[in-house]
Amino acid sequence: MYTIKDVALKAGLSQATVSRVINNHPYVSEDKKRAVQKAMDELGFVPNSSAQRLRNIKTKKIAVLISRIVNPFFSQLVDAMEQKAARHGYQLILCNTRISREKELEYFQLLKSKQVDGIIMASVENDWSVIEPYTKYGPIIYCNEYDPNASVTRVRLDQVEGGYIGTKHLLDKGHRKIGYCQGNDSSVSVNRRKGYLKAVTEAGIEPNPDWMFKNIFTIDDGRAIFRRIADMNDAPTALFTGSDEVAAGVIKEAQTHGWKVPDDLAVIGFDDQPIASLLDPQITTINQFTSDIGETAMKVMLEIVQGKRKNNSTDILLPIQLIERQST
Amino acid sequence: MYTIKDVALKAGLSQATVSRVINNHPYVSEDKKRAVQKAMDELGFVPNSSAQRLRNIKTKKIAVLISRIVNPFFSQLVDAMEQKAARHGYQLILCNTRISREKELEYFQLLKSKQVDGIIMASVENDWSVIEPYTKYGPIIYCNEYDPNASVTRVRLDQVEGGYIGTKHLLDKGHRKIGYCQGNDSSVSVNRRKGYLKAVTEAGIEPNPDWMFKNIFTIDDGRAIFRRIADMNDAPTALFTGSDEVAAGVIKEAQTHGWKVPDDLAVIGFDDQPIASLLDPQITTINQFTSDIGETAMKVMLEIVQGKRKNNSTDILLPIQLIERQST
DNA sequence: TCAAAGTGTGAAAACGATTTCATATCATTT
DNA sequence: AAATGATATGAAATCGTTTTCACACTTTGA
Repeated sequence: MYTIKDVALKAGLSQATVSRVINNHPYVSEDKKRAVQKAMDELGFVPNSSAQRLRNIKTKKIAVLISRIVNPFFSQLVDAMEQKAARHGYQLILCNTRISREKELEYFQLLKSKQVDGIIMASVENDWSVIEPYTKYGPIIYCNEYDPNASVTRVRLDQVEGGYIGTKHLLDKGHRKIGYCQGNDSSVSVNRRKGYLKAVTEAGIEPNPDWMFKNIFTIDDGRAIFRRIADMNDAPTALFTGSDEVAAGVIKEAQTHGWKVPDDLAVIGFDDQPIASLLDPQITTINQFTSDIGETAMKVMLEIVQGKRKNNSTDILLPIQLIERQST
Repeated sequence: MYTIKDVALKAGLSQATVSRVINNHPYVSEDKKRAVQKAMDELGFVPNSSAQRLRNIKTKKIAVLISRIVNPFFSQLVDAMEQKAARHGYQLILCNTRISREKELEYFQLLKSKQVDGIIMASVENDWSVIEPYTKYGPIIYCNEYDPNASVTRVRLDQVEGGYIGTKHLLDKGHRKIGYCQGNDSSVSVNRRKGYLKAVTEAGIEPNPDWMFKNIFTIDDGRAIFRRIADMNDAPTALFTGSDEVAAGVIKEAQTHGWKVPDDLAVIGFDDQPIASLLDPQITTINQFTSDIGETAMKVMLEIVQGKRKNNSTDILLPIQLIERQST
């Protein structure tokens, strides 16, 4: 393992000059520059990044907090972020919080101990009040999910609009009895429900609390929801699910019970994941342009760490789009 | 940002003593230990990890090279690795090579510049001969994929067995005309094909080169393969696909052409991904216990970086299992 | 012609931790 | 009572960079 000292010795110059060459500082003559370069190449020298960081403060690493990478939405998001980061010479540290407040908090130590330059929160477990103290150690931004009290940049979608256009679509199809599934009470869910309620209220419909389901996440949860619906005396004729997985579960279970989709029950998903176009019928869904969100969030973060942008309370909203297929 | 000096000052002790407390060294009296702890808590002190690393050499970070995180196999693998790493206080650096030799090589600089303690290669683009020189900077192991010339630990599955039992299953179902899809010529593919050939040869069948397809990766590739099969005068009656995505594509396209699966064409997948049990018919597949691979690979890597295990030429083989469903 | 500004270089001080070495105290053993 | 070993602490060296400061040499400008 060679150090800058070895290079300096070999080139017959000082460490300072070698360092200047490495960092492209002005005021180094061409011939010395070449000599240093030659010495570095011959030794196969690579600067020790811990030492660099100790001086620089910059780590060229960004931590990304997500709940679970196996969720296709998150893997696509992370994929886009990694690509963007790599293009700018940054590495991405993957932090699966597994929906644990404690784990999420642990990851903030990365910022405090200067192991990363910034944190992108693509899932949120703790309230802003507990996260806020960490902002003095480096920039933190939200991506997709967010805490409304936070005073930092939020790259996200207009989920109110998402809930609205999805529900509107079902109304336009003539449905008056529209059920609604959501996950936990995250910002995304809350806003999406606002959009749903706005659409039905506008249509002069009183939302039926029996048709509002909470904590629905997986394919199996979707299956269970169908069975609950099938058992109702007064069942909804359409269902807004908030995820393609849940939609898939509902549809599959409906079919095994002999229901026809969309005739007996119309179902709309969310995310436009691969599964949405594979199922029979293909699932009507709402496209989130996941890669755009990831790329934009990373872009914003890099601008912030490079001092080109302020991390103040700003919403960066990205578009969403309804994709009509056969399940509605 | 407080340093160890501030803590020492506040506690009225030396930096050395503070450092000893941080690192749980023996020979520190209980009262001083408490005093240091108190000072650290009051200041909210967290050691600067760059400085620690500069002395220690250890970074507590492992790089994981994969081709693309959006591939569900990889996201599950990475998920398991991250979980294992986090439990031992290690972070995981995600490196998407995007099937690029150059990108893969760039990531090895992480090892050279001491940014990670080791590298797990879960995809391989470069030959071992070009990777080998990096081994002097830190441990490199293979996971799932591998270069047969490599002299390091390989955590993987017996893919020969995988190809064999899958093909055997089709033979047992009475098929004599069995097609075979593979991706690129990776170690996994090569071994799996060996198993396929072993099974058919044992059954006294001459493999038909027209039914051997290469570079088949995606759902759409699967669709295309079906169309090629449908156009054949002498078409196979069964197909070993090597991935659930490809299997799904083949099956969907077969159905749109009015073929019955498995009656007109039996299809077997690989990986047991969620989609395998969602499609109609559900896909017969081979389970790779992906999480086990990831966990084991990380476990082995941590043992190596902690000096508890030698990184010599060893194969750690994990079990595989046929899951019979309705597509065969 | 001489000061000011621009260019090029190296010695040494930082960055923030860990570790070595030296030393001091205390408890045991002979 | 003296020698030994275990425990406890601090000063200073160290890790490998970057940066400041000081100095020297050139060029420019009035």
